[in-house]
Amino acid sequence: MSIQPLLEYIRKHIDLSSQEESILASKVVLRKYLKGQYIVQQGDVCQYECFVLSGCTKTFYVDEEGQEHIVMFSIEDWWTSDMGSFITQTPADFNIQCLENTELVLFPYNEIESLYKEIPKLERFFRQIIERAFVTSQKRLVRSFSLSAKEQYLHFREQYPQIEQRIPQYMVASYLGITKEFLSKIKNQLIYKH
Amino acid sequence: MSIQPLLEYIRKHIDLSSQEESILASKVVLRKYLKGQYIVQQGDVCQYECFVLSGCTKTFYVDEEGQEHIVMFSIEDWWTSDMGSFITQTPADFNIQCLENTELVLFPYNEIESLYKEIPKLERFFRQIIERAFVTSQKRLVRSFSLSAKEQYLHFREQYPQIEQRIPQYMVASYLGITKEFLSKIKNQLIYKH
DNA sequence: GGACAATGTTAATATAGTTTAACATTATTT
DNA sequence: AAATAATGTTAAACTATATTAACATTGTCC
Repeated sequence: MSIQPLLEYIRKHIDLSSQEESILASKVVLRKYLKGQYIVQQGDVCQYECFVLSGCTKTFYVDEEGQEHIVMFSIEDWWTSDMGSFITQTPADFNIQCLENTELVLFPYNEIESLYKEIPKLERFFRQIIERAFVTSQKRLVRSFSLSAKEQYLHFREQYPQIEQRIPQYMVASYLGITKEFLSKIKNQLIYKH
Repeated sequence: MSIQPLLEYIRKHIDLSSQEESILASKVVLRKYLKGQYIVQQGDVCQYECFVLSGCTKTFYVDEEGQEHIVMFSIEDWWTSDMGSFITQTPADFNIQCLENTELVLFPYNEIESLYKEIPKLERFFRQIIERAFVTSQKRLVRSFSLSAKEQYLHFREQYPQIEQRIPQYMVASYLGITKEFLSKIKNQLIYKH
């Protein structure tokens, strides 16, 4: 277990000297979570930005009626956190839970400012990461407005085939914002109506 | 017409020397648009990140059925652009059109890299702006999943009273992802069923 | 291998929101 | 002030999706 995959990921955006890589390594935390463990809990302050080395997580919230809504999944080479909570250090809206045993690189809130100071290039790196996350979020919003549930499911299946195979169907339904019964109906339609 | 409001806005995030402010001023473009004019058109490459000095814009896309969907409004002290198009320099998904005569500060794509180079602090500034935009977008997604149309309308009205007064009701409906007829019904319910 | 929990399916009924279409009101232009 | 365009309302019929509830299948653990 090493931060190597993170360094390779970073290299796609910026060049770090080996000294800078050491600084980075000294400020981040490598941590293993078991299936079922929570990385963040709704109501707590989110202490980390997390890079997923291996495993799979779901980010979800529980509404007033106790319904669970999945906001995103994260697998290898993705990021996860409750960014709203992290940047303002206020209680999180979301839970992040491991769906498999999961290895993370944690960027602690207390270290990240000094990281930016010592390696200003990281501002650029994170800017680029977040730009993309924002665009992804906007595109999802657009889909939720203009596509039917069936079309959204087909898009999900096409875009994230690796994820669909790793998680139960009712979580896909929750991610799509529909009930598991309706997703079941949709899949049935897809099978029998050519 | 000056970039003063932009400089004040930036000061909330980072400190710029007056020399840096001059560099910035030399790279951005001040531009006036008339009501109805397009800042970006779906299919074109988005050339600017725009800061709104005055006026009001809508960002929308037209789906395959020719339906218009409004993604966001921007007023004084807000940003607008098709970020997906801007950062990848590929055709825009969105149109941005002025709903009033509008004054903008444009950050051209060709200048922004050299701006980052000459004023690295701006990486930090934009990182922070985009972090907030991302969080806003995520929260909207959450609302669209867990709130009814009526609740979403009430939230909009509460959060953006300045905007509601400036735009026709059918655009509010489009922003909320419902028909104008249904919004009319909702408003009627709110009046008579206190 | 049996038992219990987790996940998935089916079908009847209910509901939030859409569609259509006709009409009402308000702004804008001449 | 009249004419036209833009915006807003109402109501009936319709549709996509939710809810409920019963049952089926699969996975996990003793």
